[in-house]
Amino acid sequence: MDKKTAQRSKHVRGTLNTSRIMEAASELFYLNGYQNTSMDDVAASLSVTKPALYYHFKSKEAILLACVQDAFDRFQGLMQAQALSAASGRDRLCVFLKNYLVITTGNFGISLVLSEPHVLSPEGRKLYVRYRNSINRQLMQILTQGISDGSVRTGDPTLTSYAIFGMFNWAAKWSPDKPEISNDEIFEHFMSVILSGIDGDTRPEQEGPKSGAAP
Amino acid sequence: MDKKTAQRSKHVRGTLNTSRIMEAASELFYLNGYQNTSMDDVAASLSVTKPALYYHFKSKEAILLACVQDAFDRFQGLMQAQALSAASGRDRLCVFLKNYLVITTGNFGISLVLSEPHVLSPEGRKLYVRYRNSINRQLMQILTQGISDGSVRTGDPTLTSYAIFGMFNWAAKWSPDKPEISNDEIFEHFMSVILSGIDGDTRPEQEGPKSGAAP
DNA sequence: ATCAAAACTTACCGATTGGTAGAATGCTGT
DNA sequence: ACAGCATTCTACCAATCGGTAAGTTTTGAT
Repeated sequence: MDKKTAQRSKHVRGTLNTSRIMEAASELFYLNGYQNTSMDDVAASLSVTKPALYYHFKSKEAILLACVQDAFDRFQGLMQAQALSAASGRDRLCVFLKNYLVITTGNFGISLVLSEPHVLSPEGRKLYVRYRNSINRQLMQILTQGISDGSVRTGDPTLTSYAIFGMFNWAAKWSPDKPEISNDEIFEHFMSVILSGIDGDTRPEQEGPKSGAAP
Repeated sequence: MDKKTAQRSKHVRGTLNTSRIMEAASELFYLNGYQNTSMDDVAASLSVTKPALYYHFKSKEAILLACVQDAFDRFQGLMQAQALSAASGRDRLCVFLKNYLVITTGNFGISLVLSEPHVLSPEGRKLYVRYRNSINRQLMQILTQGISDGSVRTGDPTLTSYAIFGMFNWAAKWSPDKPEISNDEIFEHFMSVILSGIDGDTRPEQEGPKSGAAP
């Protein structure tokens, strides 16, 4: 019945399939960028040759879009796993951003965040923009709800969403280079900035010892 | 004879020179991305042929780096034009970010912000990273001063600088697609988020007339 | 064992593109 | 007019890369 046939060489712990190709490709995409990663690179990292990839994917772009879709689906899965429709906008924002950070700092997530629409075909771009717009709309809706229920205080939710996405999308870019900074640290700090700001003259009751902030 | 005299932004219509090449190239870079812009594209947009560009620049990368350097120099010029060493960290932060936004949403600035180190040669990457690090250090220093003088309240200035750069660098990316949003709007809104945050439950005593009664 | 489909390889194509050689044209001072 | 340099053009190369054709090996059902 089941034959794992692990008599292959190398660290190949399985047969070639779409998942393994996506993992290898996304790893290279996030290390070197999509355009700087050739199909030969992907193939070599899997110890196969290029046409083997084309047996499983019809194009290089198809691999990228599969990664995008996978990251998007995982994100939606995380969001649905935490049904918080009754919570305040601000609390939903926290959950949303936590999930967003988890996804976008993962390997597949970088494809979802950092793909340049320029490099995609018209159809691919359409799909990509659809995913991004869906996520954008969710954040907008959360912010709008927060404004309604009073848990969020901001002017234009559109500009606010841009500011928030900027912080987190950029984090997806540098976080691979800063493994010493954990996702939890990033999340806590960014949420603090987003929620409380950094102005030192307005002092909310968050008074603490002025201990040297260990620069 | 002239090795560093390239900062004249005169748009002499008619004669080809380094400035006009940089303008045309950066326009295409920010529209289509560096890698998706061929030297033939740049040449065509100037109604010349490719070798004409290579008479003025030794490589495609040299054009990009010239744009980066120009944007950096303009930024430094703006900063020095407003000597605020006596001001509080928070006020210097405002000036810094205003100037940063002006530069990075300009044509040349996009090269300074969005260039991917992958695409650069080792020497080019070194130069690019030096410019970026210089700017990063300035923001870090401003934040640190703000923490010292009490005008800024934040934990790790490094993470805070990442958050801030994320917002603004990302803005450089989408702002060309949203011409209806002015730089002033972006600046005011982002500064509001950075300084005050968006939490509706904590009421900083910034004389806010009660907005949205709490449930 | 047999055979067909699945999975993968070798070898190649065609288009793009950064960059160059060398000829042609323009410009400037004398 | 002419020398001589500056500038731009025509024509081309070499490398890269996405993708394919066609053949070969592996797998699995019968």
